[in-house]
Amino acid sequence: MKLDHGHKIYNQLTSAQIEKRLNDIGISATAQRIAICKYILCEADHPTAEDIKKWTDVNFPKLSRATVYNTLEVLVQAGLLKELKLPHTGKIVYDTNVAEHFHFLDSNTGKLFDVSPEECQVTLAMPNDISVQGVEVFLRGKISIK
Amino acid sequence: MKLDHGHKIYNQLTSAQIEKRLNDIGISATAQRIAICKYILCEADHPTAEDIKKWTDVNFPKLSRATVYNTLEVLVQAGLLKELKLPHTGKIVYDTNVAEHFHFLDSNTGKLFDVSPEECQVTLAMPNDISVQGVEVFLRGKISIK
DNA sequence: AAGCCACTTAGAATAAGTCTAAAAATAGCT
DNA sequence: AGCTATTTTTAGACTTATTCTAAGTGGCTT
Repeated sequence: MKLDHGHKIYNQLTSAQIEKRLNDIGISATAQRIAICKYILCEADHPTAEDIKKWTDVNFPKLSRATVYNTLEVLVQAGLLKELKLPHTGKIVYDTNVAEHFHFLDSNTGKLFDVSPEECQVTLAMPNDISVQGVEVFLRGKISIK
Repeated sequence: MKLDHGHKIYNQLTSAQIEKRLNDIGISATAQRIAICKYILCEADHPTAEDIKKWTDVNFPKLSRATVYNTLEVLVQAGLLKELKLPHTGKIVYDTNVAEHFHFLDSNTGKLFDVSPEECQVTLAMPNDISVQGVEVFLRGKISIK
C-alpha cells in the first residue's frame, strides 16, 4: 500500500502525450478531454466529478458539468479509468489504477489508499451453483503515527 | 448462502412482540415505529427507505417520509438494523442481519444475498502501521439454473 | 388543566447526477 | 476550400434520494 500520494508529481504528462494516449484507445482528443485527463492523471487522487468540475472552473472556464460526466463515461468505457462507489459516502470517485485492487479508507483523514491483491486475499467457499465474477473489498481503519 | 427469501413468512411477529423488542433496546414503541418494524422484520428483504415509504403509504397512511428516515436511524443506532450502501446502485438498504457477513449480488435478478464469513474469508497482509477495523466484501455473479 | 418533551408531519431545501435541445466544433467527402 | 453529417459541448432544467425545518400532536407529570 503506497502511503505517499505525492508520487503523481513524477507523473507529469504533456498535452501531446495525453492526446496520443486518447487517440491510441480510440477517443478523439478534444481540448476539454485533454484538460480533464491532465487533472485526473497528473494531479488528482481519487477525484469525484465535483472535484474535477471545481478544477476546470479555475483552469478551463466554461467547461460544463455535462462534459465532465460525459468525458468520465468515455474514459471508463475505454478502460482508462475505473469508477468506484464509496461505501461510506456513496459518492463516485475515479481511479487511475485500473489493475485489480481493493481500497483502504483511513478513518482519521478520510483518505483512500489502494490495496494490492497480495495485501488482501479473498478465499471463497460458495455453493456450487454460484459463480462469482467480481469481488470488491473495502477496508477501514487507522494508520498509526510513528 | 440462503437462497430462498421466503423464510420471512416463518418470521411473523405480533405488534406486541415488536413492541417488547423495541422497549428492550430502549426505543419507545410508537404506532409508526411498530408498523415500520413489522414491514422490515417480517416482510421486506433488504428494503430501501423508499420501499418502506411505499409500504406505509398503503398500510399506514399519513406516515411521513421524515418518520421513515428518523425511525431507520433510531433502529440502526440501537443495533437492530444495519445500513448498507450498495456499490452498484449507491442506494442504501437496511439489513436485519446484524451479524458479521458480506453480500452477493445476483447480476441476473438484481437480488442481494447474505454471505457468511465461512463462505468468504479475507486474509490481510497489510503494513504494520495499518490497523484494519472494518472489512466489507461485495461479490457479484450469477446463480446457475439447474 | 397547563406545561413539557418526544415524536410526527408536510413540504421546502439540498446534493449528486442525468437529461435536453441548441450551438459549436470537427471530420469526411468532392 | 466548401458542404454536409456527425460528434462534442453547453447552459440550464430535471430527477432522485436524503435531510432539514418549523409547526403540530399527543400523552405524561405535577
